[in-house]
Amino acid sequence: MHSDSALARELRHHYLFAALSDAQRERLLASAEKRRFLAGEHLFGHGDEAGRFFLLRSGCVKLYRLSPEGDEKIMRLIRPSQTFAESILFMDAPRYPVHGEGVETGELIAFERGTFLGILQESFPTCRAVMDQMTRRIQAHWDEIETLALQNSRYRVVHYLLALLPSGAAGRVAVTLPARKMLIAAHVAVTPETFSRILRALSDERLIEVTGDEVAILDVESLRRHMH
Amino acid sequence: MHSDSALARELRHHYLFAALSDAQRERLLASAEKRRFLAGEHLFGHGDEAGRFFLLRSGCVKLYRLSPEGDEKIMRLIRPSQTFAESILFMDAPRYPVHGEGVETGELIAFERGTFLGILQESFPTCRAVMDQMTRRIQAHWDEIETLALQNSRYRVVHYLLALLPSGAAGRVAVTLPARKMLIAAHVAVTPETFSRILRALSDERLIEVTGDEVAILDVESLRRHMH
DNA sequence: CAGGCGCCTTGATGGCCATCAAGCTTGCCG
DNA sequence: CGGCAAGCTTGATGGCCATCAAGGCGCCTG
Repeated sequence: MHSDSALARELRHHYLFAALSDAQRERLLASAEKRRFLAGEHLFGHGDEAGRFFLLRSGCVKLYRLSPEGDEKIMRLIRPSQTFAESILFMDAPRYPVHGEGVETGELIAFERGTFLGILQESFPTCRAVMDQMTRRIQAHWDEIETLALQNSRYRVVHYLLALLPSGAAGRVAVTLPARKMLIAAHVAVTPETFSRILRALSDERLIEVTGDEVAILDVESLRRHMH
Repeated sequence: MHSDSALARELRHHYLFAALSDAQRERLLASAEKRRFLAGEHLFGHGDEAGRFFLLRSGCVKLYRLSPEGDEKIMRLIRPSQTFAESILFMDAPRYPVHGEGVETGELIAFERGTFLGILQESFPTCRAVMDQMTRRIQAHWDEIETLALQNSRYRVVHYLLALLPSGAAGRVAVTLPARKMLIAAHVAVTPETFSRILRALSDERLIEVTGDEVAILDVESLRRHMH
């Protein structure tokens, strides 16, 4: 990929790449590819051999798995400036652990695994950043496992809404759902029907107000209390 | 802790410590503590400040979380020679993300976070081992999230049984449940009653035979097919 | 050996939520 | 404007599984 100073600047502010020297960043970008993709476009498949990991610059991507019966569970919804599939970095025989598919047309950068590994070897702060990132991911997974295992679907939906808020939000807050309701439903592991019914029930109880993909939380505290 | 050559030998074969020099291993052990604990003993609490991570040498430990209503979800059951709570290594303000409690009386080694971090900084192969380990953990989580989200309880139990087998097992195989059935039930997120009923149903279908904590899988292939 | 306490099992009941099946809204395009 | 398609909503039904309740079994202790 030829150089792109806007991108170089963006990388300098991304936790994974912040600690790189200019030369290292240059080397990484030289081996990277810029790719445009469409909504609905297949990016990679679960089990495919993996030589690259990604940074999303625009649009939206879903990472998901399929059950033997064909049901889809969305593991992550990726938004611009998030990286994904970094976990292939350290596998012996790297293969993508999920399917990746475009949800909204956009652009991503595909970094080469080997090049980044070489840079890691030279740079402990970057190692540290990667490990920090993986730790956060692990924490998030534990939260999700806990939520899936312990809680009913209403709790999961409320939990999801509250997670959209900036930390420290209180009183009345409005949020925009980051994707179509179907996708969010799949992410919190309920059917679209149930998702719709839960939003309606919360509205009837005057905890939220829904207008299209805008959700106004009338009072964060009482919503938090009414979880189950 | 004063030196213990059996332990030093054990560390040399543990993926997290295999790449350390003798001097590094010595330094780590000098700052480590050996601790005995009892079944039912509280080891650390969710949210406690965390300065150490652990290697289990004998006995059994459960890592779990509690819902607001007090329901317990077991995140991991730790067996001898497994490490746990390594994820506190890279947190800014390290706190244990789960409760830890003894299940069977045993002994563990408590390593100092700071000492190990210092060693990591000197040793890329060890960084690599840690990252590899974290990657595996992340994969395991994704599998678990998928299982919890997509599958019914019968599937989860069968999945758990199959995961106990050495890879490549076929035909008739016997396994010993690694803990009391109650604990395993909590781990796969079903009630003890349901767990019991599922084992009975599988027995009635002549897929397994259960005797106490011994489970004989009559035919691995057909069990795999009969998952749902 | 009797009693008690966990753990496991089995049965009966009910609630949550997936599924199936219509309608409804919105946006797109001829 | 009309028509279609996709997403969302609402209703009816049924199945899975948690819950409550009771009984059995092994193990420990007095």
